[in-house]
Amino acid sequence: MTVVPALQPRSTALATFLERGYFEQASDFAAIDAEMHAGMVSFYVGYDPTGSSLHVGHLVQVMAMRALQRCGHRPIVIVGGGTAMVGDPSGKSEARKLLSTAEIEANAAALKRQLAQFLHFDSGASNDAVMLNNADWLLQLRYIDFLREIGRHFTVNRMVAVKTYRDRLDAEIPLSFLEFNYQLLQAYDFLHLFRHHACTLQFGGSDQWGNMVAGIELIRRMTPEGEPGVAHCLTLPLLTTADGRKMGKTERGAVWLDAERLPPFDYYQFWVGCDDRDVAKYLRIFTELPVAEIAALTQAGGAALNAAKARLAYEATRLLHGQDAADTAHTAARQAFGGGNDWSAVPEHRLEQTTLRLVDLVTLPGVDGFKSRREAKQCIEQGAVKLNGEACLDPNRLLSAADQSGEYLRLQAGKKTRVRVYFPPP
RNA sequence: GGAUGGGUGCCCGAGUUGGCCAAAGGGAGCGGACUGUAAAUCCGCCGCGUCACUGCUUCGAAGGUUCGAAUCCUUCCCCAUCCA
Repeated sequence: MTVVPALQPRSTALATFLERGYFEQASDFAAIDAEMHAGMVSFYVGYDPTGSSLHVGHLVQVMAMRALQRCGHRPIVIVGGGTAMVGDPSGKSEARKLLSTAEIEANAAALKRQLAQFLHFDSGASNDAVMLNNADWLLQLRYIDFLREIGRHFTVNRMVAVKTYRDRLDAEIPLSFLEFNYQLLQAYDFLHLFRHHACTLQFGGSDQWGNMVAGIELIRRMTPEGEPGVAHCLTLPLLTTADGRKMGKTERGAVWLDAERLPPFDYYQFWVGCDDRDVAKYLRIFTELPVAEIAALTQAGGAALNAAKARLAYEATRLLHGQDAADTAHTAARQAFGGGNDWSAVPEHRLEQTTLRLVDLVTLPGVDGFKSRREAKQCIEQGAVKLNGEACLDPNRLLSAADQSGEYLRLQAGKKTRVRVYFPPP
C-alpha cells in the first residue's frame, strides 16, 4: 500500500483530493489514479443508519463524494441496514445497542434527504448517485452457505490483527462474536457491489481501513482466474480541531446537518467560531472556493481571519441549507456581532402575558436563553442578560410593555441568544 | 452454574468506622472580564424549585433497619475477570 501519494496524479479526481485535503492513504494510488483518468469509476461509501441525522463529522466524506461526482464518477451510498443490525466495533470502546428495523428505515430516509443536498441522485446523468441498503442482500444470507463461501477466505489470525479488533482485545474490552463478524459483512458488501454494480473503489474514514482492505482481498480471492478482480480503497483523514478535540462537538452537542436539530444560523455560527488554525483547512475541505482564493483569504493572520471565517461559514451554510438561509444567517450574524444595533433579522417572540418576570421570560420555550430557571437566575445575576442593551441583574424584575423600546424589547441572553420580544397590544 | 470485583451527578472519579453529602477533585459545559463572535488567561456558576431556607428529587432497582443511609441488612437487575 502506498501511504504517501507519489508525485502528480493524472486524474482530476485525485488531484482534487490532494489539493483539498481529502486524501489520507490508498491501497494503490497509481491504480486508482489510472482508473479514474480512464473513465467513470463507481465508488462506495457506507453509512450506518444509527442516527436520524448526519453531523459535521460526516461532512468530510460527503464533500469528498461530491468532489468525485463532480469529476464524473458515480457515488454509491450504502445504507447499512444490515450491518447496523450487527454494529461496527471500529472506534467504539463499547458494544453498541441494536436498532429496530423501523428505526433503521426512518434513518435511511433522512440520510438520503441530507445527502441529496450535496449529490445528485435523479438528474438522469450516468453518474447519478445511487443509494442501496445492504439489508437487501445481507438479510438473505444463509449461515452455513456464507461460512463456506465467504468465511473460508478469512483467517481469524488476520482478523484479530486488524487494528480495531486488536485494540479492543488489548484493552480487554469484550468484543462480541456478533461485532467480530462485522468485517466479514462489510467485505461482503464490497464484493456484492463489485459484482453487481461495477463498484471498484471504497472509501471511508481511516478507522475503516481494515474493513475495506478485507473487502479488497475477498474480491481478489473470489474472482475466477483470468478475470479482472481488482478493487481499491482509500481513506480520508479523521479531522480534529486544532486544539485536539474531535471535530463537530459543541456546547449543545453534535453539530447536526438537519435544520430541525440545528437551525442554519447556529450552523453558520459553528463555522464562524472555529479555531484560527483550522480556517484554511476547513475552507479547502468544506467549501468549493478555489485554492488561490482561499490562500488570499487566509494569508493575513490575526483579526483578518474573521473575514475568512465568515466566508467559510457562508459557503458551508449555502452548500447545506441553500443560498437564502446562508444570506439570512450571514446578515443576522453581522447585525448581531458587527457592533451595529440593527435587530431586524433577529428572531422575534410574541408574548401572551402582559407582564412577567425576567427569569420566566428568559426560560420560555421559544426563547430558550437558559435551560432552567435556576441557571437563568444565576446567569442573570452575573450580568448575562441585557434588556435594550442594558444589563439587568435582577431576575425578578417585572417586565411589561413599558419595557419595550419602540415596538419590541431587545433581549440578549448570553452571547448568542437574541430575541425581539413583543408584548401583546393593550 | 461457581468464585471475585464492581455499578456515584454530562463524562472520569473520590467517598462505604451511618449524620459535617446535593455528595471532594478533574474534564466538558454555562455566564462574566479581556479580545477578533478566536486562542490563552482570570473570576463566577455548574440537580431542580415558589431559590437568603430546616424545600424537593438524586449515588443500579425495590424493600428494610435507624431520629437519620451513597454509606448497614435483604432480594433483584446489570457489568467485568477467572473457573466450569
